[in-house]
Amino acid sequence: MNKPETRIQKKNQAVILSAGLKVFSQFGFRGSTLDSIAKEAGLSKPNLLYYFASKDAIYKASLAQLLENWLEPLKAIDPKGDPVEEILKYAKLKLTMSQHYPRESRLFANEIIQGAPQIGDVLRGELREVIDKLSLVVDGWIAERRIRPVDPYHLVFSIWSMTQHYADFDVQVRAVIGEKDPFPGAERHLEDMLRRILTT
Amino acid sequence: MNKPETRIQKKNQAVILSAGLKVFSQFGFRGSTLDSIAKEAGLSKPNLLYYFASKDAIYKASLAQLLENWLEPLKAIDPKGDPVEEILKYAKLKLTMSQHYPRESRLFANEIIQGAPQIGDVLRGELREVIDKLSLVVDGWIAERRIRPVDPYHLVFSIWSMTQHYADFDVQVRAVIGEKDPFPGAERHLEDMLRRILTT
DNA sequence: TTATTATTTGACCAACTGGTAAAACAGAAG
DNA sequence: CTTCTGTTTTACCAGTTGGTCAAATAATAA
Repeated sequence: MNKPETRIQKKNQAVILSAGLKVFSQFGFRGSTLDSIAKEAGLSKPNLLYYFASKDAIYKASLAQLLENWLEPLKAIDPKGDPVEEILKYAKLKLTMSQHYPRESRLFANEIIQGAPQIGDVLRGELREVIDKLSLVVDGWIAERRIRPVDPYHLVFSIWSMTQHYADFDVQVRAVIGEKDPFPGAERHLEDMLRRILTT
Repeated sequence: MNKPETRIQKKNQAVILSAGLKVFSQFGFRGSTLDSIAKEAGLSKPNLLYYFASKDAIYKASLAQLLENWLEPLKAIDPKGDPVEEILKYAKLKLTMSQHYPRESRLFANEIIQGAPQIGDVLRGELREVIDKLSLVVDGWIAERRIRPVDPYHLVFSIWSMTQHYADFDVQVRAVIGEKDPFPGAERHLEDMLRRILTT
C-alpha cells in the first residue's frame, strides 16, 4: 500500500540521513538538534519534518541503515574457508570500514555508550545469534586443530575494538602519531596480532 | 590566597563531580543538562552553580580528575623491569580500571568521539610525550631481542582499545555473552594475545 | 490551460535550557 | 543574643528546543 516515492523524496531523504549521520555521530542523540541537522542538510526545519516525523525517526532511520552493513560481513565468514584467512579477511574489512565510514562507526559507538536505548534488542537478538553461530564455527576449527584454542567471543571483541578504535578514537590516534596515515601500520599490527594468536 | 574549604564545600563538590560523571558519561557534554546533574546530586540547580561557575566548569573538573588517573599507570611502566611483565601489568591494570571505573572510561570516550574539544591539547601535549618516551623504551627492548618486533604505537592502541572496550561497549558485550561476568575471560584473552605478539 | 498534488516557508508555541538576583536560612564566633 | 559568613531556595529571564499550522509556492497530470 506504500505510495511510490518521487525522486525529490528520495533525494531529500538521503540528504537528511546523511546530515543526521554527521550530526548524531558527533554529538549523540540528545546533544544533536534539528536545527543543526537542517542546516547541515541545507533545508529548513519544518521541511525536515515533512520527510521525517520527528528527530527520533531520523535517528532510528540512520541507525537502521547502519546495522545492515554492520552485520553483513559477519555472516560472510565462510565455515568452509581457511580459518586464519577468513578471520583475517573479516578483520581487515572492519578496519577498512573504520577508515572509510568513521561517522557510521562513531554513531554506533555513541548509541552503545549511551546504553543502546534504540538497538538494545537487536544486540540481544540478531547480533547475539550471529555471534553464537560464529562461535560454533570457531570452536570447530579449534577442535580440528586448524587454529590455536581461543575464546571465540573475546576474539570477536578484540577484533571489533582494535578496528573501531581507529574510527572512534581517531582524534587521539592522530594526536599521538601526528600527521601520518595510521591505517597502513594499523593493518600490519592487526594482521600480526591475529596470526600470532591463531597460529602455532 | 585560596580560601580554605569548609567540609560542606568539600562534600558537595565531590557529590556534584560524581553526579556530573554519571550524567556526562551517559549523554556527553551537550546531551547533559544542569537539571539532571542537580537531580542526581540531590541539590537544586542554583545550588550547583554556587559551587561551580557553569556547566562547563563541572565538565572540565570531571575530565581533569580523570586525566590524572589516566596518565599515571603509563608513566609507571619501568624500562628496567621485565618487558613482557611490564606491558602485561599495564594492560591488566587498564582492564581493571575498565571494570571498576566504567563511567570514567565512558566519559573519556564521549569526549574523544566528539573530537576532544576540551582535552585535545592534553592529547597532543602530555599524552603524546608519554607515548613517545614509551615508544623509545619498547624499541630498546626490541633492539635487545627481549620482545618481538612490534610497532610501539599500535601496540599501545591495541591495549587501550581491547581494555576500554569492556567499559565503553559494556552493553554490547553483555548482550552477546549474556549474564556471566566478562572480565575473567577478557583477562585471559588479553594476556594470551599480548604474550603471543611479544614472545617468540 | 487548469486542477491537483507535492513541496517549502514563515510565524508561532509550550517546554526546557543555562544562568541570575535577591532574599531566606543556618551555623559558628563574639 | 547578635553578627557575620556560608548555604540554600524561590522567582525569574532570555535563548533554544522539538514540533505545529496554515499559507505560499512549485511540480505534475488532465
